[in-house]
Amino acid sequence: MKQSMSKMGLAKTEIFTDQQNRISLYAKVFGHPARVAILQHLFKINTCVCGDLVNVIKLAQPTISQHLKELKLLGLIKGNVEGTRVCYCIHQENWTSMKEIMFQFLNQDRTNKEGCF
Amino acid sequence: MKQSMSKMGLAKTEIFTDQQNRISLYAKVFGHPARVAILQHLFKINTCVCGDLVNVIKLAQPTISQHLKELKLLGLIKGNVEGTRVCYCIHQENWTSMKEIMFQFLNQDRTNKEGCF
DNA sequence: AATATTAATCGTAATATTGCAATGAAGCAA
DNA sequence: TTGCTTCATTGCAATATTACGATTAATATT
Repeated sequence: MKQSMSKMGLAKTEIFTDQQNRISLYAKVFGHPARVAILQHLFKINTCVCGDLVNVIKLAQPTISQHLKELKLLGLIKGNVEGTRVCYCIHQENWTSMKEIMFQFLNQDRTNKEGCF
Repeated sequence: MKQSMSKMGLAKTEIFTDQQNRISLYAKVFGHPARVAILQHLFKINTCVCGDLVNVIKLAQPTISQHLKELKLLGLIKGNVEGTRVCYCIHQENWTSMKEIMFQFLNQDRTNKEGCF
């Protein structure tokens, strides 16, 4: 039987739990070194930076802007317009709730420590 | 000036630190709900499972096999051939070292709690 | 040997991601 | 106003990812 031929190349999120999908969504946004670097820089330079990220990270301005958009979409950062500049910073509350979800996943442990070999 | 026109669509890993690239590689593998589900099942059913994953997760056998391959490539799981079956389980040591790297990233905190707004 | 079972691999289709040049929008400065 | 700065958006090119049917390889079973 043929596949539905409409959603190829797309993750079948409907067959997974909300928790599994949430974990993978957070993980996915961390799945690019530029976004990791952006977040690390925002943690380091607490006071919100923006155009600076383009200087710190050697990627073109539209590329940085796009990564920032994805981080904002997931709620991990906030952006504040200040004149012609936009000042970004970590969204502390959302970062904390994200951590809880990820920790629960990463801290899983096997009840029986016997491996398969 | 034009881009090099050879590596379009590829992450520019060379401009990031090893740590940033490592974090993103681990995150990327968690960036699909099927792999999250596989890992959760391996933690739950300690004794290695394999073809069972195809029944538990509603994806075709080649798809599961492909996801297992990626998890194995990163060293997060081990596969043991037992006759016609292959028995998978969590690679405890590597899982632990992965956790350390991810925890360091997720546990970052701002020195100054003042947000940008 | 012949068949069945299990899982990996190959090939392919469709969508997603990455990156940037060009452009647009909004505020500031002269 | 005219320009300048800063950032977002658009459009596009190239690669990556996801999923599965078909096939292959290896071992069991009969």
